[in-house]
Amino acid sequence: MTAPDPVRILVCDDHIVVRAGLLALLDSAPGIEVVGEAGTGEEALALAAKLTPDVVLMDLQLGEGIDGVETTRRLTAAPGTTPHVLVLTTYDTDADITRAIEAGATGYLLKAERPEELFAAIHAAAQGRTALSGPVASRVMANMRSPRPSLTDRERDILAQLARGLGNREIARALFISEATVKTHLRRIYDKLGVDTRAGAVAVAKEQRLLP
Amino acid sequence: MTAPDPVRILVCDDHIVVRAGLLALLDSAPGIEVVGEAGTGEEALALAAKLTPDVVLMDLQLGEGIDGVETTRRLTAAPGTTPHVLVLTTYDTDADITRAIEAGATGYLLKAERPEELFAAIHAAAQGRTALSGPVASRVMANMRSPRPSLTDRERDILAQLARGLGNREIARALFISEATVKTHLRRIYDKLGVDTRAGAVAVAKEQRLLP
DNA sequence: GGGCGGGTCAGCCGATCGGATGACCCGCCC
DNA sequence: GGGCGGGTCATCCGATCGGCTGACCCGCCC
Repeated sequence: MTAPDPVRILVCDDHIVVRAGLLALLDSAPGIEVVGEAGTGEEALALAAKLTPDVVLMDLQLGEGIDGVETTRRLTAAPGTTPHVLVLTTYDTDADITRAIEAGATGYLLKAERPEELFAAIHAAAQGRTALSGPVASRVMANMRSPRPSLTDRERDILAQLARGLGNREIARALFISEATVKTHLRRIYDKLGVDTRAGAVAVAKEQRLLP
Repeated sequence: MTAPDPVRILVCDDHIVVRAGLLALLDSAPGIEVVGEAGTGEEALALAAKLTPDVVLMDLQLGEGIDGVETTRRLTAAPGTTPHVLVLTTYDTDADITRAIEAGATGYLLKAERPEELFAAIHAAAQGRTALSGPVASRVMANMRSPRPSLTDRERDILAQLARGLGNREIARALFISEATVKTHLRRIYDKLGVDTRAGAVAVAKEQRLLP
């Protein structure tokens, strides 16, 4: 019998140890071939264009340069045949998951995942099928049941200044708006995040990775 | 010529991918033998007692159970022959480094480190010599030049309540102290963190991983 | 052409915060 | 036995915040 073509993988992670781990794990997996590895988003884009992998295993946190989300966006938005991006990262934060999916990721796995799950997810991703880690899937479902209101761009602007410890007047000046407007935005931010103080808002924002 | 005894390693990391990566990397390294792997701090303690490794490669972030710092503390505080703990983690935050060293870690490496550095650090650790990643060493030096005042236990208590968005009166009640005392602590926290608002304090605290 | 989400602005007011200053107690170490 | 760090408490006051209510504009979509 003829073996089917293996799934061709490009690995993108800034940690050498993790890349080595993936290479070691995937080498032993049937029907999977690692064709390249990248340590930055820029490298991944260049290699993907040259190697045309079926699937890109992508970490969201990439030390320097563009991050995993942006890399994913560019990979999936490129003209011609685009790879399926399977996000493999450490955190199962709502904001991260949402941003990755919006950027065009086909799946979202956690690094703590068992190897068999990883292999299955890769094969699923190769066919364009969605694959989510257990905890991630749960979180997505929970979000659909009680949708977390997402902050608007402007609200994130306010939040960013807030996290710098600025007062309302200072935030107003920094963003060229009136203090009244700042307070209005803050009110809505409090509502959305379920808090009622600035300190609480910053805590939740950092927790949910809503800030750079 | 007789080969020297290899350095016996115990790997502790909650991410299977990372453990696989370390195993793969270390397998190819001369004079290093991985004798066991653990996914939690509890496992690491049990295995270390049984296997008496020369060096424990320890991640600081360990999903469930006790964290890497506490595991390190118990490993190095145990009676009898204790392994040298070499921390291998993702972040080079001041607080993490300090806590790890205080807990008895022999070295502190980043996962992005090159394999040769890793090997060298392991051999150094086996002999009880300190090994630090470049960025970590720089940070330690910088801290010695301009020492970052560390928060006291009580100040961390206050900070934790602050991050919950509590007001001074609520913090006072939560900790069974007077509001005046809360304000005194806050004042010192602001001074130490270099901020002058509660929102700023929470932001810095989260940034520096001073809070759980 | 009306509804709606997002952004902007206003005034009012009580509650809270942040700044400054000074004080007491306790455990520890030289 | 004195100094010192850490924790506790107090008073005073101006500045700021948070809650409330209401409003206008614009772009978009049905």
